[in-house]
Amino acid sequence: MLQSKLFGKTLKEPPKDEVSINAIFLTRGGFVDKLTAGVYTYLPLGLRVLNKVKQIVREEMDAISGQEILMPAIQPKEIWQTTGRWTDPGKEVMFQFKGRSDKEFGLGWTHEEVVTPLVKKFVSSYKDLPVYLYQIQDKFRSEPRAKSGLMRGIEFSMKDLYSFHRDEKDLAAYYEQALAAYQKVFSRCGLDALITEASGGSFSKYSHEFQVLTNYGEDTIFYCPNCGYAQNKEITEIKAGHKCPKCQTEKIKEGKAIEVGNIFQLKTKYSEPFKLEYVDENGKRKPVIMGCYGIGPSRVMGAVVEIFHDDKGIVWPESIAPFKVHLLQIGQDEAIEKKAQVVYNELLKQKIEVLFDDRPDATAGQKFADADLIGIPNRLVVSAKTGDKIEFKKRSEKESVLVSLAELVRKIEN
RNA sequence: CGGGGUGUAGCGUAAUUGGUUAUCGCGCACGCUUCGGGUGCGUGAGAUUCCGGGUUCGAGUCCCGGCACCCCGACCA
Repeated sequence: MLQSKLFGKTLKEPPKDEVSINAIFLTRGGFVDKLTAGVYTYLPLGLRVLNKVKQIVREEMDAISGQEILMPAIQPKEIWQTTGRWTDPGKEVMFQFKGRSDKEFGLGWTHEEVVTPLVKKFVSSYKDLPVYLYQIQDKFRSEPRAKSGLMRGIEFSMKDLYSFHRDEKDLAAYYEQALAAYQKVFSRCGLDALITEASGGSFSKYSHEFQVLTNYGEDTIFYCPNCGYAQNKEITEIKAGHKCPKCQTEKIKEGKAIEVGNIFQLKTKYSEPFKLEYVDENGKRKPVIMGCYGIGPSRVMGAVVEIFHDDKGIVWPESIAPFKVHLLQIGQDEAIEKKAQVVYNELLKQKIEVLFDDRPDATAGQKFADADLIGIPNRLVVSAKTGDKIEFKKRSEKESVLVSLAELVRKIEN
């Protein structure tokens, strides 16, 4: 991609009033644009990041036999009345409105009311179970206070997976698989997520949150720095300073954290109101046992920025960076231009994602500052100074090295 | 929903007790300059001062009402 053609521009100054790191850097870097509080446009750069997070999620959900579907955001009132959630908490969290003929609708803020009747249409026997369905879709929640950039929106990206089982044992086994898959998702995104025991809220008593320690977190958790055992403050019985009840070695610490994922054992909470049942080997009707599993890709993106940045800008982990390589051409004479073009073409040939700063009017200082701000993990410079070679520097490091084109391709591939 | 803060050009801002044609920087356009850390100089375009009402000879500035954004709290499957 040629930077001269890239839609969006970097900003020298942070947007007024904005305090959260992710809002400041994502806006300044030209990743997102705020339309109104809690509602963002993803510009080309930002969409690439978001899509990479989604793709990692997708791969890990597929790996635990998830099948991707896409459910509607617009949902009729009736399905929500079945569970009573049209009024509680629907009146509070749901955007509700009327269509033609006064038919009432709401925007989806979770999808149990859609997925449960859906599964009922196709599942009738124990032979049809288990089923694992997921989607990646924007959720809408009328939050009392949208804030902190991507951290809490009223429209935000979410992956929700729903599992359907014949008994609790099968659910418990899958729950463990999902837990492991979630850890993989977050570690692939560069995040160290603590599996945190939490209240199930209105869902159930059995839930785990995936919490990433950061000062900008909204939750407070107590955790063990040694074994990673953690509990949300809302339910905790453990206290800071006490020995970890699990490993008995370290003292429990208190910290701010952001919730990037949450998994629940729903059991029959939704299968019962919708009468989702199956017939077992003995011809007996039984309720289907359910679980649900959520990850917020947009919140993951925000959390990554909160954690991976310095005073100059973002430092993306390779796995979700908008591009793998940022190639800067410093100087405008023909020889340099030619050389940069050769490097660019070679990278494209090697199928390495590259953003080429070919802007003729930008000075060296501007290009370096923008590269730091945007935070692509590998920076290449071609200039009069680099001679036959190319300067290579990681965003996360200070030192640069001069390498040949061939060495370079190897270095980036590793 | 309670508390606090802020609304002036695409972005960031200045404007005395209410007083001329609303300031400066960034960005943008043009010219020169410069070319390894937001280079320097010049010229130019760009504004319903959040919206509505009021006071006044005169309102960005004062008063009333509303809206939006940010922060704290409440809330948060």
